[in-house]
Amino acid sequence: MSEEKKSLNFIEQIIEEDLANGIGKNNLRFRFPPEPNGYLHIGHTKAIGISFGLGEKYNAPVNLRFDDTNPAKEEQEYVDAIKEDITWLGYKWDKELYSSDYFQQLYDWSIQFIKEGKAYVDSQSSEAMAEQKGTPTQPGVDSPYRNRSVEENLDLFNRMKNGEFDEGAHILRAKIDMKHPNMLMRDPIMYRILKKHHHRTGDAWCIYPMYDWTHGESDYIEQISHSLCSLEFKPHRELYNWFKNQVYDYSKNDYPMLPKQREFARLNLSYTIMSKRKLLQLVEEGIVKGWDDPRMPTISGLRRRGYTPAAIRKFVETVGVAKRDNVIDVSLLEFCIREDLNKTAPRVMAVLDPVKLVITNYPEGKEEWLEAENNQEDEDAGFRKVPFSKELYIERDDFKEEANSKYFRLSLGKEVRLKNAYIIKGESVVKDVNGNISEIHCTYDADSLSGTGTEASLRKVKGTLHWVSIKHAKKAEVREYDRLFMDEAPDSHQDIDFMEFINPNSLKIVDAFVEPSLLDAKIGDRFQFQRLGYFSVDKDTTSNHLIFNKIVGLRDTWSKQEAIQETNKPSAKVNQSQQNLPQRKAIDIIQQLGKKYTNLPEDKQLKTKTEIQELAENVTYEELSPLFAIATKKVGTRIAAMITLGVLLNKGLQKTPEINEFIQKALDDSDPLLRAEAEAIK
RNA sequence: UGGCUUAUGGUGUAACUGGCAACACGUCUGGUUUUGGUCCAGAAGAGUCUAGGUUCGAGCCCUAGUAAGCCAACCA
Repeated sequence: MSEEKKSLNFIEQIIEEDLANGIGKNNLRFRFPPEPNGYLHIGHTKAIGISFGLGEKYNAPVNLRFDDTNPAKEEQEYVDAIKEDITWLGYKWDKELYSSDYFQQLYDWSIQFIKEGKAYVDSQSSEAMAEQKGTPTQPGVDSPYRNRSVEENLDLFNRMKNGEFDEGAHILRAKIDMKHPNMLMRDPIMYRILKKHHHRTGDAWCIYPMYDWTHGESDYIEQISHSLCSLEFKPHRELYNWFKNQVYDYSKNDYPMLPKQREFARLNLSYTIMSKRKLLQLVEEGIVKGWDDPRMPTISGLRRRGYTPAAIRKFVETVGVAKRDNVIDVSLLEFCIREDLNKTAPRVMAVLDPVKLVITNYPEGKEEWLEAENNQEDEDAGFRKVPFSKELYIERDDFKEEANSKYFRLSLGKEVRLKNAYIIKGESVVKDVNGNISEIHCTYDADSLSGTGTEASLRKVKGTLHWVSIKHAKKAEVREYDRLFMDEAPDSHQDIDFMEFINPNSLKIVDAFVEPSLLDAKIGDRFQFQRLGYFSVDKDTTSNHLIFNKIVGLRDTWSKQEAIQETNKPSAKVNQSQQNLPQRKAIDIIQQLGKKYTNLPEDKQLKTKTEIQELAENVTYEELSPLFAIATKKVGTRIAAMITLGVLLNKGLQKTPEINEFIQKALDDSDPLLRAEAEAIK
């Protein structure tokens, strides 16, 4: 019954239009065409999500087609990895296909091209051809071989195919137009000689077709209705259509439908890179430990890190599809994985940075197995037992000898609850020779055990801490990851290499203590370490060495608060606090006040004006002058700027030509308020 | 000096044939809470790149600018 109509993205709109024009729902067919020369990454999931998503939406088949026309770079290993990744994401392809399946058909069409004078063999060096090709702003010139006879072309091409020539000796080019404004149309190469072993066709061919000649025709042969790719292929569309129209002439009876290429903006993620080449560099230079290193944006990396397919699919869906360049904030990816895991991950306790806690009034040698809820977000998750004893580990961060009332954790003389256990009170500390805390001593309220329902157990205390019993705790290695790059867009700088931004501290390994129930954890299992974050069991785990990857931390408003308080300390300079803090510059507030100015009732306008005048005392001319260029229709902002300017002039600012121009323009404006303000200071 | 594409809060995406600029993330309040998590309630933040034009009315249509991206591999 929910009539909620979701707005369509531009590709869906095109499809709806085509459907309305009678294309026929059964003729819809999509494809995902990876080149098997590297691992899939989060950027590919967008392309995968679009084409496979469309397949699901319209109940149409989606082919998985490996674009394997370059035997020099492509390998079976990548084919296997790509299939695994797509399957893991939960998508099902209709047919598994390879461009190399069409080599014979492509070859046959090429012969027809040659016979009809639409293609010719060129025998120049690549340098010579590059020169003749011209530049985006200069037209190219014809190759001296452009007008070879059909017979000669046929003979040469046949001998190319038979392996009679070395690589680079000849190529086959389409004959289009060397002066075409689109450089791709300047007699593009269709075939080059490559005496390489192909992962599927072996040594059957020593000429291999180029992308443009192969891709569109593969779409055509498979009768793909909509061929979706990223924006940088937009210029290729013209050539795609040209090739398509030629072969359509030959084969319209076998293949009646003409595919349609459309382009969308690729996904960029802040603080990461997406280029396969650069990702490979990280692997080869040992910056990361492999394609599936949990810091890598590859699908295999995310999988090993502990991301779920559901989270990644949600992410891609949320990101949307459009044509403008974009940079998605990683916080959105993190949100998606937290949202998923919050509902599904069992809660456990683990201490990553331990400090010893002794409960002085708890009986020596006593141990209790306390009831703990596995996941309060999931009623079916059940309960488990966790061991409790006199000596525990808690997080070093969870104790301060003295603390203000904002600190909800343990400090001397204050009470907190130990999760699933008792309320304790900080009593004293033991320090080593360096003054570091080695033990915290506390007392517990024996009647306050969680879940007993006693009055003491129901007492409200400000904080709750996680803990593990020293005697029962198991050691585990925890790998905490930080972003790989320190720059928001590491590969977008012309003059700085992306490697310069590598974060040297992207991996932190800690020895942690975890509750004993985790001994049963299997590789790939995901948990929430309470109050810390989500973690998954890494595949390096062995029977006697448990290893966890930190997937993502819990949302942490406290650490943000703390950071703000830190910079807010009286010692911090007022001036510098203006930069990093919520406190905004006077000019910004003035601008904001200005926006609403014209809508305000008169008395409020007066009040706002005084406010602006006060703020203006702290504004410099350099801050104000950009506002002179503000759009004419932003009258309010101009008024605010005018009022501010008045204050500055009063303080002795000399009029400049820019100022005069700004005032004059206001005097000529249709808005009376603006005119009045300009009049006042002119 | 060319061609193509794009321009909406900090980020991303909407706004059906012109009609109160919406949603998500992020940020900030407050409430609930045995996770400073979750959940709940709320707030701030955009005059839709600029200048003109058409119109009762423009983010959307028209004109001219500006800015950004892509295009010169025997890569895909």
